[in-house]
Amino acid sequence: METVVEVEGNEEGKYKESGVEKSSSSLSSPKLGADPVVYKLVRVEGDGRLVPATDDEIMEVGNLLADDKIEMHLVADTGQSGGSSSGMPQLESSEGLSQSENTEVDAGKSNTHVEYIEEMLQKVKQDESHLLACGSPDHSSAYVIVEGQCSDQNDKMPGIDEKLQSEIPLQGNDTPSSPSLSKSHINHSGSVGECSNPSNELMEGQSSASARPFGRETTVKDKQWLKRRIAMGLTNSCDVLASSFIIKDNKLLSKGKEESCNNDGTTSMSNTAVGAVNVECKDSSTNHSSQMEEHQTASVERQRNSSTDKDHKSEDLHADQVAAKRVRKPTRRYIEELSEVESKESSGKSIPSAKNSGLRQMSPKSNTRPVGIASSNRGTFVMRLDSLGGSGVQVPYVSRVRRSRPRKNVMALMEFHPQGMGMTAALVKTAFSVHSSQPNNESGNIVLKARSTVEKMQHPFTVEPEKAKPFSSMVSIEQGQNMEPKHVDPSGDTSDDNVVTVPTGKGGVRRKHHRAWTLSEVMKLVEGVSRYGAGRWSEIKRLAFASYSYRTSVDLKDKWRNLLKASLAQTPPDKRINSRKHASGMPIPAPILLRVRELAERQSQVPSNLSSTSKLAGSTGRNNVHETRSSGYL
DNA sequence: CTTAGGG
DNA sequence: CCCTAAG
Repeated sequence: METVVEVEGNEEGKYKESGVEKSSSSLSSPKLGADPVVYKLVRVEGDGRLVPATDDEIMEVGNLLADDKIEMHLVADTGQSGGSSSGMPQLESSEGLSQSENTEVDAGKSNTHVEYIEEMLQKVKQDESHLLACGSPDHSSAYVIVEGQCSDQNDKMPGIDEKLQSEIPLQGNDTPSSPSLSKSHINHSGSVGECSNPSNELMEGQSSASARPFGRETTVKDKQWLKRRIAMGLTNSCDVLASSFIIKDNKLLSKGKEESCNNDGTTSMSNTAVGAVNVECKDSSTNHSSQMEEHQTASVERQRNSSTDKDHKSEDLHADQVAAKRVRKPTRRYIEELSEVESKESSGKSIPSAKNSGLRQMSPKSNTRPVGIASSNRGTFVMRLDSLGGSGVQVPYVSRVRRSRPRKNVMALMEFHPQGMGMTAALVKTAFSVHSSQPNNESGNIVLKARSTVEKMQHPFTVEPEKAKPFSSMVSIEQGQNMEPKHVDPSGDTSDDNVVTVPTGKGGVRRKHHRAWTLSEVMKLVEGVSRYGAGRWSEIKRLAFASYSYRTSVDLKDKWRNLLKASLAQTPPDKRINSRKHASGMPIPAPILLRVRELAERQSQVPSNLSSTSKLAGSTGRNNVHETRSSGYL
């Protein structure tokens, strides 16, 4: 699993090498640590859950498959990085990787995904049973690797923002600190669903679950299997989904087994789901509706899980069936959506519920028929049943649609032809999404969106020194910065789904998704304006505001305009408006407005002073007259 | 492409 | 927020 993640590293490979040293030398500096962190992060993702691979990653994978050398190379890098950073035994990891490599190749040739999967499942089961029996949380090689990474992260983390820390600790803690503990945690979360550290719990559960089963007893063979799977997944989109799933499944499976042993009834999936739900609930106290949905979803999943578990227990032979079920079972689309909503809410504390509801409604629409959703804690994959393969080839499509503005045309096409891969591909390319082989699968219809998670994941770990890196890194960095203002900008983080396409009369489709501006965003905006001056939106966006990938310079401008308007309106008239605003639930705190006003005034003054042209005043809009007045007041 | 303005 | 015009 880790390997897969690594793939991304290809470009990063350099970073890794250099980064590792840096990290070792200075843990404290976030930036330096960032590179290594990223690397780790990637891995973690792979371990923890399928990370929606970016295009790059996929590409990498493909390359890997094609060339053994490449893979080897990657492996080597990984091992080194891990070793230097964590100081953990890397031999194991390297071995595993190398093996995996071989495995991958084989798999690719043979194309017997199903078989592999079955084997994997069975093995996993066995392993799990083993683990349970042993009950000893020893660290096996594979596991160790993971741990090492985690540990590194932890070490580095301190330097990073609070948020980052909070998130990271989860992974790091569970693994390294105490395996048994993590286990208990998992169970706990599953049954109880603690609210205290939802995200953490989830993370822990996954990582721990995944780590244990794998690491521990997994023999070389197991590793190979895993690798094969991974490879397979990479190779084919369908497989990818499966593979991801499988991976997860493995973890999940293992987890489930544990639980089953412990609690017989509960299933791993259910636990996960529950945890997620809990998290969401915690985050968003506001949304009742969302909670409701979540609960429902959770319950559904639970049922499914339970059934699955039963099957599992009863017959190992049906492993593959089970797997399929599992894959499907995670019908988590809802959860994802919910999470999104939730995140939004949390971030936009004051955001009107109406919006959320609207979003929710919309989301369902976007997914025509979410047959199943597989979701790791962090990432959710939505799968749609393939019309062709009614049997159910589900392809996980992870696309991070940034909403940046994928040509409307594309959107329209997509809407009309969800299956139209070409369009999708283009879009994907733009967005960075991971699409496996589109051409191959006619069957692979499916466009699903998995998005927010990825971004979320990224931000905590990745830190980027400069802008050069891929988009994702930038985002993450920004987010990190953003986070500070309000513990989180969950909203900011990512929910982009709410894309509603409104058909315009002519056939044009307009998609308007409203993304509420969070306080932190506004603050950033204001700061940016104050620093760089209004009008230099691109600059502001890049520097101050870099964090949010959505929010174009235009958006910034618009928002600023609105802010100005608001501030102006507010100030002069006096209290009445103020109170009214407040009542309505103004998201923008007075102080900010004040500041906005001030800034506007100052900026406007500068130009205005030079020449007070009527036009200037008018165009600028905000100012001259008003400002003068306002300034006088001030 | 970025900015500004209108819808 | 989206779209368009202008530099």
